[in-house]
Amino acid sequence: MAREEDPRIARSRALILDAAIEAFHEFGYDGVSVEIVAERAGVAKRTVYNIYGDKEALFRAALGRSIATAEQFASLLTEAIEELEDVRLELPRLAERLAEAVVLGPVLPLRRLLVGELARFPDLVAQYRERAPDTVLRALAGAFERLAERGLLEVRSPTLAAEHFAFLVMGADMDRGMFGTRIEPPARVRAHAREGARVFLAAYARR
Amino acid sequence: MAREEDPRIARSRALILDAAIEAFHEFGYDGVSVEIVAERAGVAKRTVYNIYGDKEALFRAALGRSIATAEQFASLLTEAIEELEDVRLELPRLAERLAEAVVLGPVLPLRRLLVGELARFPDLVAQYRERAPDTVLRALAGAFERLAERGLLEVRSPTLAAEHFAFLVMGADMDRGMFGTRIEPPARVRAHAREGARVFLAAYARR
DNA sequence: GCATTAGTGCACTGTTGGGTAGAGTAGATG
DNA sequence: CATCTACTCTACCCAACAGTGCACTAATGC
Repeated sequence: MAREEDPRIARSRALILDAAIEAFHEFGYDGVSVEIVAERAGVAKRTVYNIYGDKEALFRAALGRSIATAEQFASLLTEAIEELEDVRLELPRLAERLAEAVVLGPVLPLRRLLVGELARFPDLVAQYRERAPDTVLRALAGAFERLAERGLLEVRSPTLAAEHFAFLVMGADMDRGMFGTRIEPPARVRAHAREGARVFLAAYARR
Repeated sequence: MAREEDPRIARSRALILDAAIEAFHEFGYDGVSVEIVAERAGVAKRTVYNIYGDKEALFRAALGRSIATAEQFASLLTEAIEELEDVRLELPRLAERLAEAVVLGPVLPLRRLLVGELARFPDLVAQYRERAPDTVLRALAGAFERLAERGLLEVRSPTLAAEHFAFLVMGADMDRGMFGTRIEPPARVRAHAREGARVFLAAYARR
């Protein structure tokens, strides 16, 4: 029972998954044939079916990995959020990191794909939201509540404050990124993030 | 040359277009067959081809109409924006109208569809952005600049202020709406909009 | 080295869907 | 009323693609 997996399977599985992620992100579920994935993976079509069963399972495996990647980004952010102390000093940098992770990282293509397949795979969309953006928003809300109790911020609703922060910081760039493949210049994204943090503080910091 | 169009054509064209809009919004480009559209329109498949030529043209016609609808919403908003005078009094109501139009109106389904077909129809996406959200953002930026000159607001970059306003007011609800078909309760959307406007004023209004 | 197991190539099935053909019908126009 | 012209129905072609079967080869691991 404790047998190692045949390295041939592991190798094929990995090759196929990488090819599938890339292809699905680029062309969507319907835009990709299993044969194309096999070709890109350098593997026979039959092998794809042997390992993943059918196209839907392959898609779910690919998205599972993409979502896990997004989740990792999210958990790095939540760590940083939970360590927030001096809000005036640290918030701009945190904003930059948030915007970088979402707008410049691999998150945007995933979000585009999920929106496109919402009708077919609503459960995957729900899973993504729970595992990535919602954890970040919860962490932000927790941090803001804590900082409000310390008298550093003036917060009516921590949840709402978290949303305001996130969308001030990267709302516009995220939206542009959803509706265009043209990448926003990183320096601009960071500048927008800092400006967003500044505005957030202007509204929420105790005078 | 100045001949009236045969009413049979006009009728069929309208029936088909309505059915196409509904179907494409629900299932996306690949999810809809021309035969289904014909069926829903109560028309023969052949008639669809006679009038619209091919599936892509049908899709473009349907989206053209959806985009025009969004554009109308946008131009109602720009009118209201250009009449802005007393910002403290009028901004919350404007925020409500903006959020209603985008989150509760027919805009969200269009946005979902556009994101899903971005790879296939980038020109339509660009057209939508130009005709709907960008005009609103430009109007907001213009209004904020004007109000800043009158000393009512403190604005570094009118463009950025416009984005901050828009995303404070409806960023979170718009995002939720993109990733789920479950409709947000209208009262909540309006409340979020007012809160967003309040935060915007807290950051941008001259003390 | 030898049995096992995975991978390959290729031909094949079945289905879906875009698009067409053509003959017949019904409604518009004059 | 007569003539167009659009609409309908059924049947069809063709391409793409999900998924399978099978005989053959090659890597694995004992």
